Amino acid sequence: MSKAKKPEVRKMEIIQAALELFAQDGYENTSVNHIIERAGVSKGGFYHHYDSKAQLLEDIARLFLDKIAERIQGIAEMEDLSALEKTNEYFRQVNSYKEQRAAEVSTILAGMYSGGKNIQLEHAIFQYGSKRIAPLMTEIIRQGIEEGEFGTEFPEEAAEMFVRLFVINQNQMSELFFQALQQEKREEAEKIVDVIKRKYQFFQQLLEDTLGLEKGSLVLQEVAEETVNYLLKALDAR
Amino acid sequence: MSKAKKPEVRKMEIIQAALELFAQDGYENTSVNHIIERAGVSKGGFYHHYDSKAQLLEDIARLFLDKIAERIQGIAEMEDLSALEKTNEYFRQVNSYKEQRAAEVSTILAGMYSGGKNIQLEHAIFQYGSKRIAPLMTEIIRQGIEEGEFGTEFPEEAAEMFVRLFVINQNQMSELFFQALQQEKREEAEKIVDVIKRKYQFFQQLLEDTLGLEKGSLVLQEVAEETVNYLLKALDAR
DNA sequence: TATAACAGACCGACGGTCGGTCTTTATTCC
DNA sequence: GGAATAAAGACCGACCGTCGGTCTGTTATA
Repeated sequence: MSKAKKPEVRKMEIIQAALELFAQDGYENTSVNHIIERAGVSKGGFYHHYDSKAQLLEDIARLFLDKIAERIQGIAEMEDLSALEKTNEYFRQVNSYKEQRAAEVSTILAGMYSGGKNIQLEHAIFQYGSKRIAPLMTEIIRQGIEEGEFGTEFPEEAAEMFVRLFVINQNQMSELFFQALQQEKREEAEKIVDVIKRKYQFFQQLLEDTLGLEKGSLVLQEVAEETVNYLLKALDAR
Repeated sequence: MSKAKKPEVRKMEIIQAALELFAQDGYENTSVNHIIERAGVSKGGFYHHYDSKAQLLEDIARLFLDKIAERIQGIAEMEDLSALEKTNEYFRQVNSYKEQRAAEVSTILAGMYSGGKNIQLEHAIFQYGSKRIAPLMTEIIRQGIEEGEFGTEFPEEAAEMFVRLFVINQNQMSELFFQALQQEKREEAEKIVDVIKRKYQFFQQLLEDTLGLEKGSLVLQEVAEETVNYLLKALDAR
């Protein structure tokens, strides 16, 4: 019998186990019994910390997004940056974070979105993201409008759409990334790399339109290149 | 014991029952037992026609979208219309269809999306919509580019995004529509009406940007007005 | 010693299966 | 052509394993 642990520790063990299983089988196909087996905790233990399986999902979404929100908060408070510089700084930070942690989370993230098997998680993330991130983005957009670089009559709507598009993009890219790694023929994998590049271009334009920015203002292209380089390296290393 | 029926008839009975229950309780909270009870068919009967509950969902999505696809197909084949005219014609048709059928389906549709309780249905609709509708839209966009009115380097991506945005818009509007009807105070309801108008404006701009159209090219504003008028009438009639 | 952290037997409901029955349609024989 | 028969398909409902969640009891910690 395992001894009692601090709630945060146990919760993290449960979350870790759940994440791995969600990535493998999806939220729906992962039972609470599987989760507790992997986490090494009993039914009673699980339901002592969580009221329901759905609440665990919320907790996971919050965990992800609170980190991101902190970063954005930090960027938003840099008073010597323009709104556009803040936005681009955010893109760079998210990417460097992903690259740092790639080894530990890439497979999880990749599995997370592959095959559209995790709509619930996706939805939870967007839901909480709208609440947590959209308001921060709204402020940045407002600043950008004052500075004259952003141009939209609908800051709130644009911010929400920004979050939405970001999540969609993230999911699509993760899925393509994973697909590329699955390909046996190098040729096929590189076709997918081209699709990734193309999608990034499209998303950059769409985000610029959404925020009313000049074409080429955002640095998503940089991000795309780094992602592609990382993917190509991974393909070589196979 | 009820006599044997043609598969299409039974399937429609099952779909009808399922739709009503999905609208009321959401997909997840609706059990197969409830569906078969309402449809007046046995467990074995249900699983004779459908391999799983999920397959029923796919069937429902297909039913919805095939109708829409036929309409778009019809519009796409009108050779004397420009791509922009085709797009706007589509908006008008969808709206007139919704108004015609409003009495029978409005409450169902409204309940369907309210509270985000039907992500599965939403996902199924987008999934099948991408396959069925996006290709048709891609062709219209290509035509528009040739004619010089549309301006995007990414016709396929734009088409897919168009479908995506359309579904999102539809869901948001249905939810707001429902919310407005729920309000007790007229004042509160009219606030929501303003939100609806605002969202429509935003979506029009975003769709125009996505397709690379001139501002004000799309007639979503017309659609918005009709929707709002219909809603106001419904509020008066309470 | 009170309380938080667990354990695990247990519950009703769930999605899905299975052996079998009844209805409809196709085929055969006269 | 019409009755007899066989094959096909629609349908039934008891049943199964598993699910998310509850409950009562035990152990550790402050």
